[in-house]
Amino acid sequence: MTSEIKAVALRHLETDGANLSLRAVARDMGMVSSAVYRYFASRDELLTALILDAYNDLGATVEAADAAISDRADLRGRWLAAARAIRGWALAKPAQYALLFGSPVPGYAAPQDTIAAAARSSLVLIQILADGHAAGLLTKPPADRLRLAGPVRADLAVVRDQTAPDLPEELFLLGMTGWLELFGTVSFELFGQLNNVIEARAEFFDQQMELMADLMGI
Amino acid sequence: MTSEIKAVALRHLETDGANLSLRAVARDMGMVSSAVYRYFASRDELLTALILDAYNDLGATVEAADAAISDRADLRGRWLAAARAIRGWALAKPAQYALLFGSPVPGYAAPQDTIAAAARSSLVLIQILADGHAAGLLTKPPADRLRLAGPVRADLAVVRDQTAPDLPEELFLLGMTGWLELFGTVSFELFGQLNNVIEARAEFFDQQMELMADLMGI
DNA sequence: TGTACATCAGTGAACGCGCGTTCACTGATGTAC
DNA sequence: TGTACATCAGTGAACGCGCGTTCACTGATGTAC
Repeated sequence: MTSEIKAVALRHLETDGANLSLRAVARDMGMVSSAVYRYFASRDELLTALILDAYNDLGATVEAADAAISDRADLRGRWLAAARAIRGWALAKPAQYALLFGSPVPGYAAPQDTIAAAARSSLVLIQILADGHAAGLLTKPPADRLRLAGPVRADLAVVRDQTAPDLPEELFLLGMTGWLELFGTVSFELFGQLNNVIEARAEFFDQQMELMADLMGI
Repeated sequence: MTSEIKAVALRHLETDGANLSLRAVARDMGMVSSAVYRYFASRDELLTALILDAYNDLGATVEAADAAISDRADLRGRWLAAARAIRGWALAKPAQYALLFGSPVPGYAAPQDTIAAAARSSLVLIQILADGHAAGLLTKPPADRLRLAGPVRADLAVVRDQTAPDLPEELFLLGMTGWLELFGTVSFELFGQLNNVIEARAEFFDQQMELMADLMGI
């Protein structure tokens, strides 16, 4: 069964880092290595499947965390829930996180299929901002504070048109700031950059996310 | 010569990603693989040397960028110069960047020696904030806006005592925010997360760094 | 109810390759007397 | 000035290992008539 192979492969990523070995996976399943080729045409195809699964797993986790906040007008609560869900997912599944957000796997090129899945989790934040904007809940409207460079505005407008047509570009910029800071923090924690610096990891993360909520005006 | 080996190893990291092969390095130098052992006791020792060099190279680059701003009271200019230097270094030496800030190399544990070198570049930002604080140049003093959680304050106080004793913890928190956002942005760009989203990379980066300058009050 | 055949999951051997590390060695260069 | 010796960079073969992928195959299960 292909899903069992993926499960074993994930366990291997967990322990061996990004070096996924088809033979090791087969060995762990009590199979001969060539048997795996009945389910995946190559190692790269297995990797792609794992990446897709990981993106969707992360996306579903973030969506569930957001959905669990019953007061939909509690933008900050929804943002904090989503952010904590991302960090929790990353800590629980560090290999998957590294697969998605760490250094690219040597010799592997992600196919187009992964793009939609990759965007899934970020749509949660966009929806939070869109809800807040539509309901007039955003404090300090950002348009006044920001002078957006033309090319940046154009890039953000493209994303905007595909996702939340009513949201001003300025809010997309602030949303990206929060998003980038979130992943910067999680990556630093997971990849060891916070070692010997920050011990109170969860509290530090919350503090950063509160600050980002302030910045986004939610 | 050990420095030539390191140079060749870097070229290999550049093309093959994190999988550094001692044999391939030797081959490229027209040596037999065992000859490398005269200079490095093991592959891990070579990796450690590369990591140390990379941290110091990055640190020197950032220090030089900051030092090039003659008006030392131009905090924002110094921050932007340092930030751009980091992004420029990352784009010029993506393999080294991935080595330092990407997924950990499987089976490799960084020794203590790397800690001091790792901190070097961040000291530039701390110095910018310390200069601004000492000269009373910081706008909107952050202490009023932030409620720091106890454990986080304690962690930051430790760093503070080792680096800039007069700087309040709140400024360290904001500095970390900027730092994390910076590396989050660079990592997203380098690791492909901005593909199909942001095309105007340099402008986008500048925009984010300006926003972080606002946040830090410089 | 029983036979013939197709499907299909998995086997086992092999190909050609690369890896880190060890070990005894060669042969050039430098130093001491 | 010439010999004897030590140093040292680099060699080449070998160890034991793992890898992705291919290919002809076995043998159980299901389907058709």
